[in-house]
Amino acid sequence: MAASQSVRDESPPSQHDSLNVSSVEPLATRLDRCARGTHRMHVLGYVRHGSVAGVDCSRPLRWVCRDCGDFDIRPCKNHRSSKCKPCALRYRSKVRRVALSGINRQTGHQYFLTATAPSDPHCMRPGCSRHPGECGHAACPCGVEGFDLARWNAAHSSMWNRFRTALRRLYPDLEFMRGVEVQEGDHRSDRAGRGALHDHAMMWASVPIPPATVKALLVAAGFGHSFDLPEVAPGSKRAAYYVAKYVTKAADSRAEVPWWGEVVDYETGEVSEGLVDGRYRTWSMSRGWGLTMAAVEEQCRVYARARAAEALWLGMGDAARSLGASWELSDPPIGSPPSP
DNA sequence: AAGGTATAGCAAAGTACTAG
DNA sequence: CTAGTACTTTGCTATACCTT
Repeated sequence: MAASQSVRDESPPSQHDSLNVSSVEPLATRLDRCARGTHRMHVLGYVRHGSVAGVDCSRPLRWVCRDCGDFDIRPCKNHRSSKCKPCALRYRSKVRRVALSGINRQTGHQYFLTATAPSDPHCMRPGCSRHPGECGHAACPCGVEGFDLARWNAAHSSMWNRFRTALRRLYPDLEFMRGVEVQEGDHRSDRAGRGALHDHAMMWASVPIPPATVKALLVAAGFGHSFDLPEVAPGSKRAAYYVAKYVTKAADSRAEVPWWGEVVDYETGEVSEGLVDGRYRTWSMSRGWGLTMAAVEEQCRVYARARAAEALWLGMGDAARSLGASWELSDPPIGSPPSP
């Protein structure tokens, strides 16, 4: 590997632009920029035979500078553990950091909401598995005749939006962070994983939120009647870890989630509707929850630069550069934000 | 020449707010 | 309560380039 540190441009040009730039910009200018540590890196492809010492990734990538030929090995940063376990784990830890950034409110009330999808018509009486028309019990309002899971999944985000808007109307200072779980068969009596989206949301409000209110708003928004809303202690990390765990799991489950969307026939150009892979976001949060993902990534970069600089100062030389690359992806210590 | 790669750029999802 | 809209953030895909 080359000795200089590879740093991407502040506002990188598109691939088209970058080629045009290199064809009109004098070589001396480009090399000068490289000498100052700002390369125009692009991907060559995967490193053959997988892993590389010092880069914690199953499928590391080779990068090269368009101008000076400096090259670098970087992790793939994939969110799916089926593709790259180390990178998915790092992403999970960043999501966890976002989640943890909002749990330390010392006043108010914190909850951990689980919201589920509705299903075919069912009766209100616990334990009764017959159709409400047959058993004579009252029908649950969340039951939908001819329930279409693919359409429900595709409409799930707007239902969450409706629920969130309604709840915020009642609790204006509400803050939340929500992760998506794909329903598996493990907890169902028929063991059939139907691929319905569930929401797990950490929620905070200055005043108590009655479960009955949440249930009514959930059902009104289109969710199922089955939900959970335990109050959790301020600073409790369990819910944050839970949400982060399901985010990476959900990122890996898109193909198993029935989704109704537009399908393009590339032969004829015709656009029709049909079943497609899930197009959901794996997590979201209110703006006031805590740190954003961009802020967490910036923290990691600052931490990496500080540690790499420290290593250089200690005389570790070239080793500092590769260490900097791996540190960029690692977590700075929680509670002691690094100084630039 | 075909196949395979991840990114840059953009589209879509999601949040927050306002007006009717 | 819904629709409209501006804005932020995440996820998808056309692209250029390398390997076979």
